[in-house]
Amino acid sequence: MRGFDHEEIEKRAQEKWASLGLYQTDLKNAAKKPYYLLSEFPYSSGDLHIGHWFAFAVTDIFARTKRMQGANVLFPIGFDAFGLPAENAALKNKLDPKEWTYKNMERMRGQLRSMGASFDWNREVVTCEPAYYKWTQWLFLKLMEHGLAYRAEAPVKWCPKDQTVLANEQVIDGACERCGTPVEEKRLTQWFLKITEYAERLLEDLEPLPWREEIKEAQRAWIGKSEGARITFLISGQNKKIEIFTTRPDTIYGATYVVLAPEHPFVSKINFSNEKEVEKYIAETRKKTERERSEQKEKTGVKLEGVSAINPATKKEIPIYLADYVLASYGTGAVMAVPAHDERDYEFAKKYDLPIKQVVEPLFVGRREDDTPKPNLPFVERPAITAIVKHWKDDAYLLLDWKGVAWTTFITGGVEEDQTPQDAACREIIEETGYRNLRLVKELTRYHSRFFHTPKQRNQFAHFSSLYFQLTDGSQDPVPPEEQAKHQYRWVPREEVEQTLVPNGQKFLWNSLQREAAYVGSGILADSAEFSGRDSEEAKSDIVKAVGGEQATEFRIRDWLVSRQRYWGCPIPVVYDPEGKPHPVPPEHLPWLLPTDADFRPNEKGSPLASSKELKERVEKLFGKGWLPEYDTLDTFVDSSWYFMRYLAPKNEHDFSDKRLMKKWLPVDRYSGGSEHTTMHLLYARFFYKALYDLALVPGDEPFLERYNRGIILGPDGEKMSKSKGNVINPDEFVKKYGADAVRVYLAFIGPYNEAGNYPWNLDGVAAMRKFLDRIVRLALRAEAGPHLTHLSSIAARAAAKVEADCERFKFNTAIAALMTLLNELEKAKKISQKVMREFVVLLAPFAPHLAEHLWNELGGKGSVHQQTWPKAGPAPLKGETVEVIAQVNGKKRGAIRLTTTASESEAVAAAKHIAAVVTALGGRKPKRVVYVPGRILNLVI
RNA sequence: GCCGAGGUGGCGUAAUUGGUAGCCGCACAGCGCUUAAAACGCUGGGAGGGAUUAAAAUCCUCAUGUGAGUUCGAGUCUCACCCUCGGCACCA
Repeated sequence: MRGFDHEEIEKRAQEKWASLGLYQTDLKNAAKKPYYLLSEFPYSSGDLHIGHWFAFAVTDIFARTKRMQGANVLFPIGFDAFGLPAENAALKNKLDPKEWTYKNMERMRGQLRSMGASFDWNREVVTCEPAYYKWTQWLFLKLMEHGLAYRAEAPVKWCPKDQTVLANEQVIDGACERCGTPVEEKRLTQWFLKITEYAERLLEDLEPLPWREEIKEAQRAWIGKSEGARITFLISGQNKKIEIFTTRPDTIYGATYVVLAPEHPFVSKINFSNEKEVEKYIAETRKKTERERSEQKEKTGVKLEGVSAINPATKKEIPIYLADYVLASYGTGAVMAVPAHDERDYEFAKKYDLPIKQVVEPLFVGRREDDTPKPNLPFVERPAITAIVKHWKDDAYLLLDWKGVAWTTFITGGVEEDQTPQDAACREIIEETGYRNLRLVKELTRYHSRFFHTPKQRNQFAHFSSLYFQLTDGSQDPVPPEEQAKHQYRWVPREEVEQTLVPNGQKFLWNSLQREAAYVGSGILADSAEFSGRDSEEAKSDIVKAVGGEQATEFRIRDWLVSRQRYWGCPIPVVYDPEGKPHPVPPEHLPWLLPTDADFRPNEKGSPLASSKELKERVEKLFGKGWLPEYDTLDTFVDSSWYFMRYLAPKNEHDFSDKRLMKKWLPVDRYSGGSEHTTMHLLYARFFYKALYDLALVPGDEPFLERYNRGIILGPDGEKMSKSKGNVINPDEFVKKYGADAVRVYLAFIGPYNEAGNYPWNLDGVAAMRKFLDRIVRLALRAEAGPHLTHLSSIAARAAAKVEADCERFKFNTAIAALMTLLNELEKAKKISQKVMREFVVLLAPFAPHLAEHLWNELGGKGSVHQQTWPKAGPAPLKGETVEVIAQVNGKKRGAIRLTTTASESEAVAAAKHIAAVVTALGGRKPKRVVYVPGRILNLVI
């Protein structure tokens, strides 16, 4: 049977919607609840690809269901239209970037319309239009007015291929996010937005947002808060000081040198003797790209000779180094190095042979059932030893198997008052194993342990000295019987020791003997003057006070660099007086137009705008001789940081949005977009909104209530689509062959839309959905006028409830599965009424809007199907209706019984006893216990 | 390395949030319609096994990355481990 003519149906449906003005949202409507559904607007790249369909056609389903459920839905569309690709494409095709962009948008509008999405085109915003960027500039000036936009000289990331600076967020693994070229570092004077001032709030306000954990976590990581202290180290004999930042002030007694970043300005302020060598090192590091610096395996550095710093805790003089493992841009650009407790410092100290002083000793707390300390008992403290004993000739070690408990350890024991740890260890070894010819090889790290001592029935807090012995021969005394009764010794080869040992403290000790490393955990302080013996975490703040430091919080996030040395962007509305001082362009001159006479080809000399005669003349004419324009344009992420506000009043000439409408419509109820924007656009937009909130320009301080990161459509081969792989899916082909509705339904069916999964495109998928739609058409042809079967109507109502709930949580795949199930049911019916069919078509409308409109007409429906209200939720199972209850014996299914929802337990048991399999399983025994969940399950336990 | 999200048939997925594992599709197989094919329709299927049988129906065991545990009952909860994807990473 032939299917429907989708092209004809699509055309007619879209004309109908336009003539009815269905999708012109009246934002002032007071009767309906406003609902703002936003999908990240597309970049004007040219062709609409399958990802665009995924982004817009699927969210349109939600817009349509919401509307049918009575909401006043704003579902806008626009274009992110400034940006580098326009310039690159224009260069390639010898066009103007503007021409290229506007041609693309025209094409994309047509393609977007073909989706049958319910966009309100009257609210379209285009970021490259002067009417829009006037307000981008106005907002920038507002930020500037309040010190949130500032100009500063700073080391910045420069992409040599794109010939522009980049924001930190646009550098991925040391390379340009756009073209993959390794970035270089330059010192330039550029415009920044003070996002760091909002770091704390961006972090805190994340907490209550109902976003998926992975999105929040990515933002938290990007903001990168760490709490610590700033501590001042004096320079010996020079009356100067250097401030360091550390998160581990508790380890300060172990700080054995100080490291400055090579770019640290302090280097030029102190005197040292090896200037040549130091300059050479600084020059070398400056030459390296960020990627080279992070990829180099070995640490490098140089000592400043003839100068030293004073550790404020120990008062000892310690050397000062320059090393590029310390970053100039984080903290104070200087650190106190604690090699014993920091991996990087450890590596550096090993290479340059610097002292390593341990000041934190690990503490282990019993965690098993039998050794977890009892909360109400006091701890009995005592010194103890752990002895590792090596065989006289094999690579094997003495372990004790304790009798009666699953407990295997090294030799351990207490230390009596008159004993040294070594004496105690020797005594224990001889007593427990009889071996007597011992040679102490070395002392190992001390450690501590809190545990419940089961034989003694008390909490114990043991302080272990650790000693490493080797036997010189195998001579042995007899082991006394009382020791033999406690444990049995045995020799264990090196490779089996770790898995054989039970106590965590001893495992740690063994591992640190195998491979020396920094201990970065917390524990008990040692060798730390009056702080020795205290818990390292708990002593932190006291130590900071004692050394005259102060608590400090640092963030990883940097201020947002917004200058771009490119043409096709929003001009920065700033001019410079003859002294070079920046001044805002007064609002009456906005929009500050992008000149059309600039040579937009990138060049080494600077920004393309510098080549515009018109811009220079404009500035001189308005401000006077000697005044100069700003030549840089704004990062396009500035344009997109506020577009969702402009949708509310896209044509307002007097304000960037509309105060009253913002109050009613913001925050955005649900924002759908790509996960690649989690730490860029999404973070920037949150910052922007908070800043505007502080300037009393917007009604709240979080712009997006819900956020959903959409997944990615992969090629049919399961790989990411790319031209070089030849696996790119062109949506237009599928639309032409199967119709827009089939493509929409397939994309919605491909996987759960509420998580950012990767979904391979199935080449048969759209055809399958077309078959589904064809079956609906055939069913509709069978529908008859006249009385309908209530039974079918109630099935449809139940499906409606399921579809509604699934759409609400962005699970369109299961919503469609429910529609398919419903279709299967309806097809089975001998007779089907037009009324039931119309109910079905209403449910179908959000998914296949064109076909649903067509069928609605055919079935005699009035107006548009899209004006219908969503069916009320299906009734709960009627009282007295029977449901299937699973009969289990010992948790295993043995059959099913039909029961009313109100059936009692004894009725259920009686019914179950009619099932042969239940009787067999019971085997004549009486159930010891009966678990009955009405309507669900009956479990007989024997 | 740290953090986060996951791991279910040949494939995409589902499971009322602790209650029949595999809904809905794809692909596949058999059958029907047809001169034939396409289209369409019907039927089937997690894996393994047993008995009866012409066949069907029926029955049992094992199955949600691996191993333990909690529970009357675990894909779902707890612990350990393995793997995949994503974020951060010389951030002191």
